[in-house]
Amino acid sequence: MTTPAYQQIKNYVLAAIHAGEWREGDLVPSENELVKRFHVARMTVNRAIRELAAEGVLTRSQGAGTFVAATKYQSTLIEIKSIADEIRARGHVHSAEVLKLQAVKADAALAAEMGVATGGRLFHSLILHHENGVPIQLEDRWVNPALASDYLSQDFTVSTPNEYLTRVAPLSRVEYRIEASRPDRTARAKLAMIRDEPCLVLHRRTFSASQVASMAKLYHPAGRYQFSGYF
Amino acid sequence: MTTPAYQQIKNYVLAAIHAGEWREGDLVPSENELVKRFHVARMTVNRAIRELAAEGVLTRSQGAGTFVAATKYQSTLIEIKSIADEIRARGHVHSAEVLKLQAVKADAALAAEMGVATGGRLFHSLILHHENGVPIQLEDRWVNPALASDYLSQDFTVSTPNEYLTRVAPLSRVEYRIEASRPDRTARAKLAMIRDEPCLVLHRRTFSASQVASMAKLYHPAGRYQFSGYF
DNA sequence: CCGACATATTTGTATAGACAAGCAAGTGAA
DNA sequence: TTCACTTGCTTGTCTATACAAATATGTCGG
Repeated sequence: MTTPAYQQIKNYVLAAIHAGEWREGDLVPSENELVKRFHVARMTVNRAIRELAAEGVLTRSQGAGTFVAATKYQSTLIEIKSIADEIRARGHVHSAEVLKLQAVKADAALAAEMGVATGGRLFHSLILHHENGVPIQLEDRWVNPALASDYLSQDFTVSTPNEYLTRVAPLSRVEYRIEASRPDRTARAKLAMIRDEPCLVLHRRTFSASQVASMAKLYHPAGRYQFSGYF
Repeated sequence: MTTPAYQQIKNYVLAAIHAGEWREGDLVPSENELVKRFHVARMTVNRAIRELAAEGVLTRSQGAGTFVAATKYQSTLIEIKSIADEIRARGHVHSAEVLKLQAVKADAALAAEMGVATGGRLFHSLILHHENGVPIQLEDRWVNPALASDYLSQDFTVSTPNEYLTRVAPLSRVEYRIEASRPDRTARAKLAMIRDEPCLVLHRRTFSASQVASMAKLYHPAGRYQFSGYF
């Protein structure tokens, strides 16, 4: 099986950049130059270079030429999947325990964060997630009833609030915050945390159609859970 | 200014999906069908559909057809920028204090993580980063001398190890892990942490040309630092 | 020296055609 | 019925050409 010509050109360019032969900001050979070098049609070169530009490897400027793109802003991208998916991906068993699932009146602070009136109705759930029977995440969540009216009648031992909410209220914006904190008494007890063990907390606020759909605090015992990955 | 034909086709497809007209898994009209509908050449349709497939909107199968892709994996992407950039972006003053900068012999555990021989030479630096004079990050870093031979002669009060390393050893792979932990005595003292305050730690291991280039542990006081963002 | 203009280069888009390769459904034989 | 084969549709790749649009450069006149 032969690799397509456009892919060979992409590989050639990537190799030259990776080897340091062409550095950031350098002018890359023009399409016509590569046409001569590889003995292919210009459209083939165009596809290769255009795809590399779309992938962020190169930048192009009509009339000027193609350049090696500035190395991606020195940053680490971290992907956080839903806890149930993550546990299943590890081949382990996910189970959930619904500790609370009720309507509450919003106090001032909560109302402000959720974008509702003080004293307004909110749904509140507290769910403990287990991995192979071991508690791994305590999910403390408030939901805007306007966007998920039948939240209270869901069975969250079967599908997670996350899955339900993304189905009924497609999210348009997400705010998140990761912090380390000391757990409150409930969290420490439910998560069976040892003395003085800190907590890794993910705050997540999701918007649907420019309203706050849901706000969640996800507590994890430091010893049993980290966010990790690679790229 | 007219929008290109291929872009119009992309918009048409995206609109149909967004409107719920075509749902997840549905068969999308074939290229020849779209050629008739838009009165363009097949290559033009091909480009539009191929780009949407590359973007993850559609999936294609030679011989079978083109389908609406499964909805994006429910996940949160978190971007972590370098501490100096982040502080400067807030309009604050970043300053660094070099606490250690020396060559050390690798013990077994360190050697394994860095991919060198036990007892081999490694560079070690310990740098305290301040935001407006307040300690905000303790950077504990090991560096492979083979990839950054003049690491010890750098002035890290001027540019960060991060900046130096990405310049001399273009990174090919990154592994990361975020965890909450209790700080050791040095970290607690240097970061001026209050009693029992937990630590938010980012572990980061970078590879260059399939060798480990550097490994860092970045300690942050929980009360003064969180990873946050939105999308 | 400097600005206006012409010119060459480069990328951006589009066409019409061609052949290959993979899949699915229909067809026919055992 | 079941299996093998054919046929048609679909995507995957590539070509050669064409014109448009943006940029850079050189030239010439003032």
